[in-house]
Formats: sequence, C-alpha cells, structure tokens
Amino acid sequence: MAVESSTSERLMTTAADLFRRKGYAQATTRELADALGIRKASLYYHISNKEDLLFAISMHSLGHILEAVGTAAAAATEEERLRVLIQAHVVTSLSERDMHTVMLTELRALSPEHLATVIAERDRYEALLRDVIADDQEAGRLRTDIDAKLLTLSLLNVLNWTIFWFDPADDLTPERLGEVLAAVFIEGAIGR
Amino acid sequence: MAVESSTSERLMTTAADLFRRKGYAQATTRELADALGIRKASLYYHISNKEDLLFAISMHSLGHILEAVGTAAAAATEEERLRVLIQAHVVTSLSERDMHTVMLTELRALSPEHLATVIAERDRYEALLRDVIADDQEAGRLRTDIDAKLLTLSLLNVLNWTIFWFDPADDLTPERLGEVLAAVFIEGAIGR
DNA sequence: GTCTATATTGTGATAGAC
DNA sequence: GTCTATCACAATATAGAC
Repeated sequence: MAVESSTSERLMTTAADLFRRKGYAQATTRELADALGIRKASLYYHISNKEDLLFAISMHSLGHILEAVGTAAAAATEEERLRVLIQAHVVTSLSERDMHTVMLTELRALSPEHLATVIAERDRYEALLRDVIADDQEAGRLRTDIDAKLLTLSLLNVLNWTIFWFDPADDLTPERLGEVLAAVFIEGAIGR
Repeated sequence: MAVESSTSERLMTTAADLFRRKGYAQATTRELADALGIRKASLYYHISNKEDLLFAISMHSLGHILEAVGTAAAAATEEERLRVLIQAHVVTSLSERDMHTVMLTELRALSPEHLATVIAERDRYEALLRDVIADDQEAGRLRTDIDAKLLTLSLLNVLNWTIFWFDPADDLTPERLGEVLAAVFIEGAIGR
C-alpha cells in the first residue's frame, strides 16, 4: 500500500532527503537514524551498509524515470513526441526530486561495481533521448547543423540543472516549467 | 609570475582538482598533502583550515567569471551581447573548470558566513545575465511570453550542467560548445 | 616552510541481549 | 525489529622541534 510507512519503507525516502540536503558523504548514519526515530545500530537490520542505500536510491530513481518517460514518448505522435518527453521528464524527475537529485549528483560515492550498473542505466536513458532527437533530425523536424550527440547533451543541460534551483514552495509548477523548457529547447533545436 | 609553482601557489589549483574529483567532504587533507608532496601538518602553515580553502576557491572562481563575462558583454553591441556573453561564459568557466565546478557544487560545505558571501557573489553574476535578457526582451530581441526570471533560469540550465560531462580530452572545444549552446538557447529564446 | 608525534572527535559497522 | 555497548579506524587540526 502506498500509504504504509514502516521503517523499511521510509528508509529510502528519508535517506534520499538527507543525502540531497547534506550530500552523501556528509550525511551520517546517526542523522538518518534520528530522522527515522530509531538507533543507529537498528539501521543495519534493514540495510547492509550506507553505500547500498545510495545504490538502491539511484536504481529506483532511474527505473522510475525510464518507465515514465519511455511510456509517455511511446504513446505520443512523432510531431509531439519530443515535447511530451521533455514534459514527462521534468514532471517525473521533480515528483521524486530527492532520489533523482541524489542519483544525478552522488555517482562518485558508489562502489566500482555499483557505479558501472548505474552508469549503464543512465546510458540507456540518454540513448532514449538521443534516438528521439536523431529520428526528428532525419525526418526534418529538427536542425541538422548540430549533430544528435551534441543536441542531446544540450537537452541534458536544459533538463538536469533544474534540480539545483527548483523550489516546490515557489509558485512555479513542474508542469509550467516543463512547458517553458520544452519551448526554449525545441525552438532552439529547430533553429531559424 | 604565472609560471611560479611554490607550494602556496599550487595549493588552490591542487585542492580544486581534488575537490572536483572526489567531492569536498570525501577529499582528505592527507590526499591534498600527498598531491603537493608535503606532510599533512605542513598544510596548516599555508591555510587556517580546509573550509577556508573551499571559500578561497569559490571566490576566486566567481571573481574570474564576473570579470571576464562582464568585460566581454560590455564591449559587445546590443545585438551580439547575449551571444558574446554565452560564449565568454563557456570558455571562461571551462578554462578554470576545477574551481568553477567546485564553486557551483560544494556550496553546502561552506560555513554560514562564507556561504552568505558566496551566494551574494553568485547573485551578482545571475543579475548580470538577467539584466541582459530583460533588456533584450524590452528591445524586442527576445520573446516575452516567458518572463526574464524564467528565461534566465533556463539559460543557467543550458550553461551550468556542462561541468558534469565536458571532457577536455574529447575533440569538442570550449569555443565550439559555446557556439552550439548560444545557438540553441538564443534561437529558443527568440521563439517562432 | 616543513617535519614527527599526537590530541580529539566523529565515523560506519558489529555483538549480543531483549 | 530495536536496543545498549563498543570496536576499529580515519578525520581535522595542533604542539613544538628543526
């Protein structure tokens, strides 16, 4: 049930909130236990170590956005697909903002094995974006003086930095932001 | 002299390189001392503590980009000003990539007093961008269906995420990247 | 300006009772 | 599933000699 809040279920969201605010390295297991209302040692009944938690957060977040954005893009017409994709990315990433931010910014704290797994998943996501852009270029819907790789990196710029300044308390909604970023990127990616 | 490399002069660039690669919290004073070829304790002849080093790096980086971008924008015609500004930002930020990245991503490790000082300087920089964008809107050179604040945040997205993927070893030069990002953002900010 | 030696604190994690 | 108690270690920083 989505409303359950057992210690196990709260662990990942509580850790994500903590890791985003303080950074993974500066967040302590004591702070995490305090936020959950249990003792430090009790954490280790639920997790094997701190880094596992970071890995779980990263994989959950990537699975979530891959599913949401992939589904939205597949259901759209070719003409609207890029706009739908950007909108879905902004709304989805901000709906799990803590986990998404941690996934994007705490890569270097992962073990080599976990890092490789997360990077492979991030590459899958970026390939999804690049395929849409390349297809739009081939169909004449986007400019071709900038290659698909560089245009995709430009799109990742437009999308990803948002996590550092978006404030849910502002009156800017994720939906409106999605429209703005889609408008700026797509019209810039069409060119004059 | 620019070619000097006394311990004092190497300290800030060596620390910036380390802080960018490992993160401020995970980078140790031992690693920094090792990279400099001295003992850990000897660091404290040059600095008062680790956080001071982060503050010095952040302020140096902000002073550098404020000066370079401000000068470039002031020397340009109104029609070319935004393009010149974006180009100068990309080239300048990547010319001191380590310090610039640390300044952008390690804010939360600063003491409250240092944090306030750095934020004030970042606000000055962002005001410079917003003033150019607002002026371009008033003169009819940019779309007005997105307000200046949101358009500025969109520009910061386009510019800032670059630090996470730009690789000096690639064949993409900062100059070419500046052209691409300027083209995408400006044409998107003009609209159809 | 750099050294050796050390103080002090905080960290992730485990043992074993309940 | 959570607790108390504790281990083992790594961190920043200082004292004082050279």
